[in-house]
Amino acid sequence: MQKQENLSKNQKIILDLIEKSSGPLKAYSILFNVKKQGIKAPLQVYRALDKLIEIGKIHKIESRNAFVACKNSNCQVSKATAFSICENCEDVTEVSNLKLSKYLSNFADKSGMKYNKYNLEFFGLCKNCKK
Amino acid sequence: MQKQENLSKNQKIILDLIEKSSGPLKAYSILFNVKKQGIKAPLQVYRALDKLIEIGKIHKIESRNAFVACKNSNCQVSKATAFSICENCEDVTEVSNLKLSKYLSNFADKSGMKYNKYNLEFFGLCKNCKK
DNA sequence: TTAATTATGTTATATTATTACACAGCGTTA
DNA sequence: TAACGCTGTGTAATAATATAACATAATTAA
Repeated sequence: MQKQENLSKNQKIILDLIEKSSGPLKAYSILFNVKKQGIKAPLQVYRALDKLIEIGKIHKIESRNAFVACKNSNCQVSKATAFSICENCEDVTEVSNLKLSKYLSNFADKSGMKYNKYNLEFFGLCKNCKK
Repeated sequence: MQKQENLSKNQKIILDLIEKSSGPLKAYSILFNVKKQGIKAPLQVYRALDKLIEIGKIHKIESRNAFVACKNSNCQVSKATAFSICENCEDVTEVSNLKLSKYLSNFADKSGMKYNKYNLEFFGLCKNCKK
């Protein structure tokens, strides 16, 4: 576990929950699970999520509207993210492949666009569900 | 086998609207724009969108909950999609780069997962907004 | 021609996310 | 020391996105 001294109370509660989860969590499921800790409203959850995303502690799985803890211990911000998502069991794994991230970070096409961020989601069947 | 070349009435109306749009459209904005053509309920829109996505005529921009027409004339299904998104003007361009798509389609990591689909979203500033 | 499939229409509701407003704590600075 | 900016909190209300459930019609396949 990384240090979290700089996080606020709500941010800590929510990060802790996400880090302990075995899979992606949805915002309202997070809300349900932290009610006993005094967090009562969606906005309290979304504010903490926004901050945690901003500092790279968690990522949003866009295609699922769900949130996972960052597994790259050195990930400070979410500027280059890649995930593999099992379409059967909905398990999500963060892909950390140096070649891939270098390839994508350096990618440029003819559009003249300057990229500063990307998000990649692979879909398929995980080892277990393939059987 | 199935011809399926023929789209239904609602599907045609909605595809037509999306194809004529200069940028991504959101579901409820689509709904608003097709009310005069007799489509009255969200579900009618979402059903048409689902079908159009399935056959590769449109794509969903996951990070924006918005829909764009497919610009790859040969794109039959949405199994390998890449977009560049301007964070200022929200313009979206479909990236069609053979090297990139080959690289990603053949990508495999140690997870043992078999990928059959991916979606990549690049973020940055487009040529105009960069100035 | 019947059965299966696909699409439609409609109402209601579920799920995801934000706006708006009030206030509290904390470090800076002037 | 208070005035300020900044970040975070609490709360209510509501907006935006998406699906469930049910009934019916149109199209396709055997």
